[in-house]
Amino acid sequence: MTFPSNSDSVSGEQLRAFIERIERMQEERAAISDDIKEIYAEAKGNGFDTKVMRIIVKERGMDRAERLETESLLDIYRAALGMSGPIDDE
Amino acid sequence: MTFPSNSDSVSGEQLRAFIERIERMQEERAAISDDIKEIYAEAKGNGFDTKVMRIIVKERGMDRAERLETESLLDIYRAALGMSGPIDDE
Amino acid sequence: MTFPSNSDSVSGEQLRAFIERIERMQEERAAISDDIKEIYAEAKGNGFDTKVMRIIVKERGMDRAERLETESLLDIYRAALGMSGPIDDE
Amino acid sequence: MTFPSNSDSVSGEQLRAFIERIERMQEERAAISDDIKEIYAEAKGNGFDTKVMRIIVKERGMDRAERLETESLLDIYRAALGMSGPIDDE
DNA sequence: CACTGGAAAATGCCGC
DNA sequence: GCGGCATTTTCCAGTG
Repeated sequence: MTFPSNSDSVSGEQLRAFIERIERMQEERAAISDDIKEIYAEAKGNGFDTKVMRIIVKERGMDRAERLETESLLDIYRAALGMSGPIDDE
Repeated sequence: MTFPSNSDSVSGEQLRAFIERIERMQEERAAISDDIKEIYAEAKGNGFDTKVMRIIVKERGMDRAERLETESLLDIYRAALGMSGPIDDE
Repeated sequence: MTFPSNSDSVSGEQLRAFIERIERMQEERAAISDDIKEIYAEAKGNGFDTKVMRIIVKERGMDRAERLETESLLDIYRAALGMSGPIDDE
Repeated sequence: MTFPSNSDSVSGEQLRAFIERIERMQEERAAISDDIKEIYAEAKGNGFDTKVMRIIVKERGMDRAERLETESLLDIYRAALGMSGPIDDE
């Protein structure tokens, strides 16, 4: 067994090809993640608050439906807990 | 450039630029994730068991990571013992 | 060496005691984390949206100063990006 | 307020109960974290190097985790190969 | 006291 | 559709 021309080795080659393609893509993806971190770092270096920036990015990434859904549920939950208004200045 | 004359928008352009760069990279990253999914799907279509494939990918990744991990643990120990540098003629 | 009554073994005992106390506390802490997860699961089982619940918990956990600070920065950033109003129905 | 008979508040009480349980547990957890800090401080006061102590704690934790980790990795393999149960007389 | 790194939490994904 | 797993993100403690 393990002869070059039998069916096992053929699938083996194919499998290896798939695995390596995946690994390559994963590396690329990780590199991009690093880039994103760098951009945030750069923004921070320019005086921006990255925490707030992340919220903004998330907001923009949500589509309208999602956003409304979450907002209205939040309102309902807040109301149920009596957290409705800004008037809780003890 | 970036006419600062309006105090509100002092860093608005810059902020926008950062945000858009981030969004662009996130899109790229998402695209790659999709590619990875496609590869798995393709492999599945060729009769491979994706579950096993994922294990293999993970294992190879850990093997590679483990080497570095060991190194860095050594570094921690050295640091804790004040042996940071190769020359310990303090 | 390693005689019971020399200074080394005394510190050794003391060190062991410290370490074990720490480990005990860490376990307790982990157990509580698990409990929290369970509560969320239970809430989910009762039809609540845990994602929204987590936002609520976070909001309540923030003190007023923090909350106002974050909110006002968000407004500033949104304004800088022209995300001010709900009137972006393209 | 928060009268049971108001349909809006149907689950308000329940929600409040969940939230408060969570907040309570979070406080307990934070208290334990403080305790851990205190123990380190105490050890430091007794002449121990907390940096080294942390390494030891981490190491012991990893050793323990590693046993379980290996077990669970085995489980994954078994599952992937359809060997889930101890009796494979299918 | 800001930064970095590592732990913990949250989100999304896959398989059942 | 749900539960569990993997990844990603967030947070926090330690460090310089």
